Amino acid sequence: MTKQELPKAYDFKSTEPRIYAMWEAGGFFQPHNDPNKPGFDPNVEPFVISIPPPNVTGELHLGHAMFVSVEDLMIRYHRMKGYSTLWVPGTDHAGIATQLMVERDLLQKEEVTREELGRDEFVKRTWEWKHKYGNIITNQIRRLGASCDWSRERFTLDDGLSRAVREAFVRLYEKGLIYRGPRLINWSPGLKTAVSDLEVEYEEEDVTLYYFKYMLAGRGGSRSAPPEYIPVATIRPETILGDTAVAVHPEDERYKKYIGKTVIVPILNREIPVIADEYVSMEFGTGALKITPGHDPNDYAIAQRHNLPIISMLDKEAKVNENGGKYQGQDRFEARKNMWADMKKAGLVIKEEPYRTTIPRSQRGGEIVEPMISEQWFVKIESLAKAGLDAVRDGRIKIVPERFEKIYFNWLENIKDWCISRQLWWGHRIPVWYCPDGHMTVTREDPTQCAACGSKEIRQDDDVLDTWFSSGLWPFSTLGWPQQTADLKYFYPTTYMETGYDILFFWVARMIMMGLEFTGEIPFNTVYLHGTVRDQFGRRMSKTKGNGIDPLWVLDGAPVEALPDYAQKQYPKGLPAMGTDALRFTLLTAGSPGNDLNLNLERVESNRNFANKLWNIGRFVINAIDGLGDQRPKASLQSPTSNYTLADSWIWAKLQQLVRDVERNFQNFQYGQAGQQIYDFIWSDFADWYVEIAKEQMKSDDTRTSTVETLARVFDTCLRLLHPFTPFVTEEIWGHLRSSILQSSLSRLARDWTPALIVAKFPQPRQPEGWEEAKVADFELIQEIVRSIRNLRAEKNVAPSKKIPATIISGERVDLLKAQSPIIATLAGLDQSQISNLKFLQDKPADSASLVIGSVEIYLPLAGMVDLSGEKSRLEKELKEAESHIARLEKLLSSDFAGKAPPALVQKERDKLAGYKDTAEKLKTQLK
RNA sequence: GGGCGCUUAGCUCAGUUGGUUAGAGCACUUCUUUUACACAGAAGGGGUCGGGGGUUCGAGUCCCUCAGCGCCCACCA
Repeated sequence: MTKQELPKAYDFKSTEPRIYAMWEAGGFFQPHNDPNKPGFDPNVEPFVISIPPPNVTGELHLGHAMFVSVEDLMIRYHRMKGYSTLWVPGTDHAGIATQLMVERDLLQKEEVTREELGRDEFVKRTWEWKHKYGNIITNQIRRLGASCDWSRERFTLDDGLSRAVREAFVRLYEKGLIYRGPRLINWSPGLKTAVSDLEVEYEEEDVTLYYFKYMLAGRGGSRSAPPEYIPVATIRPETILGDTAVAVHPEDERYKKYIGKTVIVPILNREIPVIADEYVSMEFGTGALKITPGHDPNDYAIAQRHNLPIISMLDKEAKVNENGGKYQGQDRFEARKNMWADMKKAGLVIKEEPYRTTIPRSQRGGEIVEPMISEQWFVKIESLAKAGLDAVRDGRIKIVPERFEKIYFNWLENIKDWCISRQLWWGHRIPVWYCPDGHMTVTREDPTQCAACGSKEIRQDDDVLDTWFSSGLWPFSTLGWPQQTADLKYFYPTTYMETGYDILFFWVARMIMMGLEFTGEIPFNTVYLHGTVRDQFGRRMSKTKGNGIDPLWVLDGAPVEALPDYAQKQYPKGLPAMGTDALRFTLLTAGSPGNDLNLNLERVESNRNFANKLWNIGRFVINAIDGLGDQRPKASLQSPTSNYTLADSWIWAKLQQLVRDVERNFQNFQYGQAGQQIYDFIWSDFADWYVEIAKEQMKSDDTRTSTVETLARVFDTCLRLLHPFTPFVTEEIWGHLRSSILQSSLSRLARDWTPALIVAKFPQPRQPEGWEEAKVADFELIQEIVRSIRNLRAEKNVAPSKKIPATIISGERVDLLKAQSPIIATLAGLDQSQISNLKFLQDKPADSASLVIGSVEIYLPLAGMVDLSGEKSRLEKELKEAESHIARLEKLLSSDFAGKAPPALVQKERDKLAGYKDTAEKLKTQLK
């Protein structure tokens, strides 16, 4: 292979697809220890994540980008650690969402409704849709660098998972944990299906509160006794049609006398009783409550207590039914208007007033949900919930961040039976058959006759199951359950469950309950929850608000007109393409676990710059290696205490500290911290200091090869540490680095390297050896000297290109400074040939500006450039600063701090104080 | 009505067993086309860590309290 010049800028556009293809072709996404393949070793520890399956009709949004970034990070880290790592991908059939989308499409393109098409044809069309568009989302997820094992990809409606759903349903049924019956459920009139409690969202809205009279029955009234009535308030006057009682508080003096009497339902003129129930609040409204058991959960409960009849007055489209008299056929809101008008005419109206209350709306359709009595299937949840609670309480499952455990407990402790039937066509059909006699047959295989009476006239239940029923089985159904497959045996329970906190109840809690119920094991041992990605002002991204950022814009760039308003202002020329790594690194480091993240596009830009920086550091290191030619290492690096330069020792010590910090942060799920630390090390320590010093060290034959070796080894470690965060750019550079090293005289370094970084070994932390602290302190002194000189030069406007002479005086540190003088000279722009010998001087050179750093004095003879009076005030300022430090530290050290703080800490402060005292002394002498 | 989170530099945010001159990115000022990088380098300015109280030798960090913002859960018509 011939060496080719690497371009100045990292080209992520051409690199990313090439690298991804290489990974996939190399089989790196598959677990290295596969139970289905020869040579399987059951003792190798697996690490498994099941992907939160995106909706098969979905398109990539930042929520996907977030979970892919975090999960791929977890996966890549563990893969590099040597675990047999499996990330199971797949998609969800997403009942309502998909059905709606296909319905809309059919209506638009063919002007047919699903009812016109019929169930079988509609389902067929939906499958066609799935086959056509179902891979869009998975391809988009590939673009994010997801290292899923695509050979194990699953779909919630595929044959295997359908069998799992069937098995789960039948088992629950046989155990008596599934029942069917008429209950008050949330009905979505737009979607014409039941929805679960979780699928209803409550929002505060301005409505009208209507006050009216419930006239007492049998009292027409007369001149002596005006007609009596009970005033009642409601926000839904049309539900009067379904009223079966009026309730008052038993202690309410105003209404006590009416208890047991009857009142007349307006317009319908039905008679209903006045009952007493403590639920009614005497303070609120009129203190009297109309009871509509058929359309209100509270009223339903009261009706049960008092054995009241239940009247349904709405049909499936929320139109008034035959129980609504003259209003039959009217929409609920139309009926409300008409009813109220009629009541006005009848003189039954008291007043209307504006009112603010929470209104239940369907999460999907957005229309107001109507509580209705309906025949539905339910899961008896109590025992499942208890098991789910125990698993987290006793620590078998850990939730990160921990505060979500409390939320989880609270929800499960108050959970109600789960309505699992949906009146949809797209989904797992409920495996129950009915015969004309009403017997139910519930079986794993489709029956041909009724299990009870043998009737051949059986008909399957029309309903399908809630989508979350199948997603609840996901961690084990994707591994083959209910069959005891090799995958299930080895990879289950899975390891982490990573997802957004917004589906803790929908999904996570149900997986825990169902996992425990069906497999007898926890489905995963850790739940890690990330936050929601919002726009840079903290607003939820939404299509209607038009403030959403499409991840693909961030990857590929976008024309200005595609962007939301605020971004148009920021990027009048359009959004530049920034690549996957930049987006991933931003999502991983810009926030903290469990908290929402406001995506700042400028931050993505800076991370694109980071990728480019990395690329260029790589070019430098590779050039340095190539530049060695066949020059044999003079003496290989031995130990930091023998032939390392100070800079070598320093960067090595800092790197080892970094590896330890990163490891600790990974263990604590502090990925953002880890990423930030790697970023800082690479940019601020390695590039800004070590690379610059390396240029100097490479000039000398004595240190040339050892410097290149250090560059190569440190950079290699950086790439490994960073790979889970920014997989593409690190893989690309590492490949170049690897081949350069193998062709160089340093080839021994890379001899055991893997073919690709994705499967390279993650750096192992090592304990400090004891020398580190002193070397780091020494190097930091050099840094401080360099910074001080640079600072002075900038202040005095010395041209950067101008090399200036210097005299450095130091007592105790003379050896260190002598050794480091070439580096100080290079970095600070000193004329090396004119650096005075380090020595003890009694007098400072004339016409010099001076710097004092502890015991070190530096004189820069800037004759003609230095204004001496200004010089004096500068030194006075420095003295003042030093003295304020001295005062602060003396106060600190004379307080209880000295006695009570850890001795090492106290000593550190004492040393600092001594340094400042030294500085102050020297400054004072100079000022004289 | 319960519960949770947030409030740190102009903006967006880190800051996990409390450790002493509080960090990053962007923005800002000055300088530099120095042979890895101008998507860069060097130097700098900018914060009484929302208010108040407490614990402690020491508090952005722990406790109490108040305020503002956001979220979740909850059947007051």
